[in-house]
Amino acid sequence: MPDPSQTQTSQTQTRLPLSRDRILVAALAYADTHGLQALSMRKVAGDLGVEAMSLYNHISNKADIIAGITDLVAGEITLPTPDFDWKGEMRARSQSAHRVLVKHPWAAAQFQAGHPPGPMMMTYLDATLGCLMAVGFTPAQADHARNTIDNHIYGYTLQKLTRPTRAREIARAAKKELKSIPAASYPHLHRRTEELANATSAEVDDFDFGLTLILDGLDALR
Amino acid sequence: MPDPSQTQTSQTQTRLPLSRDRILVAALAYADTHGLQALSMRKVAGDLGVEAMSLYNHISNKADIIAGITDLVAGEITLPTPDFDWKGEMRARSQSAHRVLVKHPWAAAQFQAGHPPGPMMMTYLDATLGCLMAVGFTPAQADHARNTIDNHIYGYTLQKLTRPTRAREIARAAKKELKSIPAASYPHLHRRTEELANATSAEVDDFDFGLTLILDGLDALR
DNA sequence: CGGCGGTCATTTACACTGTAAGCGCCCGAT
DNA sequence: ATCGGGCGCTTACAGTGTAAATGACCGCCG
Repeated sequence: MPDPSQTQTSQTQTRLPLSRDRILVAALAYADTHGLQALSMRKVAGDLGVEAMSLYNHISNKADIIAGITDLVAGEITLPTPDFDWKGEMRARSQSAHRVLVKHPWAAAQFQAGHPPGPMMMTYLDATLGCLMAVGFTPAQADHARNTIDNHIYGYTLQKLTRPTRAREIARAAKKELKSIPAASYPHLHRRTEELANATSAEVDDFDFGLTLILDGLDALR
Repeated sequence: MPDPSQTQTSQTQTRLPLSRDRILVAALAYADTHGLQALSMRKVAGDLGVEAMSLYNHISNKADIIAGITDLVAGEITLPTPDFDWKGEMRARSQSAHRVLVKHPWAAAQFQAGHPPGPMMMTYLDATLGCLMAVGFTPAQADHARNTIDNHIYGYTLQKLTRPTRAREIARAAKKELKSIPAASYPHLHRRTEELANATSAEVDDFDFGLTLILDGLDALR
């Protein structure tokens, strides 16, 4: 170890103090690059140049960290605003949420895990309800509508996260899977996979497919 | 330890040999009662009266166990059959899936995790595709339709698993939550929660709400 | 200026996780 | 009779979350 006095001064100068926010930012970055299951107290602490137990002076436990970074992610979604074109608002909001959840691949599962929502998530919920209620939906209808839309967003995002996205790769993956899908046992699944293996261009976007379905259905109920 | 010879004979008589199936059954039971996050090799082994490492003679690792029990759950869902009343088939299949996933509360998240499907899951997928294609949907349409429906099932089930189900309890929970939802910051969310706190009877079932939406939308596309 | 209390990083420790490596028993085949 | 392999066990290790106690620093108050 070098001269202690120098180390001290350089520390007090360079190393800014730990804080809940700094911990959450580091944890968020770690989860994004290594996955949530790889996130551990010691790893986050390491990235901050600190020992694991030091984190407990600012956060209460690991669940607290996960709740914190999940709410940070919720804060990245652009909020819908009351507007006559509520479908457009919902579509924009859905695509924003989808983009954000792809950027933080571990987050969609957390959104669905059912833990109590943080403040960011609550403003996101509130804005969505407000947008729907402004165009005539009852609170209950708005609630159900939001649930249905969100389920679609989360489900679609989760499934897209594990499959290749470019047409080229989809075809290659499908060819590989085809060997483990005997046509005798799974005729329809086999046929569909064959189709995917030979597809050259990306098909109609599934996301808008289901979303339009839901929005149009909601429109009729209003 | 008692007389070894007696112990041996009683063991060879009473204790049936370990097997992949016995392990999966024990693991499934454990996950159902204690949750998937509490499932560990030692716990499962303990329930079988055996040491943890013995399991590895029949399964390759913990992920293998989880994949196995997940596929067991998939096998419990009643399959749809090709029928003119495809909406009825889809509705029945959805409700069966929902019931099964409530019985195994950890499973819905696994279904959505995107791991390669086991044989039971694949016959489930194949039957669904078959039912849809039999009434005129193209393979791609059937695929998208199934995805949209399943997202709804999983999402709805996951959310129902964390909230109280009886109207009485919903109201009580809503009253408690109300304190952490200041009307100033979250007016619409607050209003909706208020409504829930005063609701006496269960509302229209959200599940059928969204499902009908989707099925009707699909019908128009066919 | 002296010391005192509070803040906060650290050290040590414990119970628990998945699983690699190797031991030894028993059983069935040669 | 012996050998080989299947299979349960023991031991071991690296890693997990976190409780408890230690100690360095800082600003405040006398």
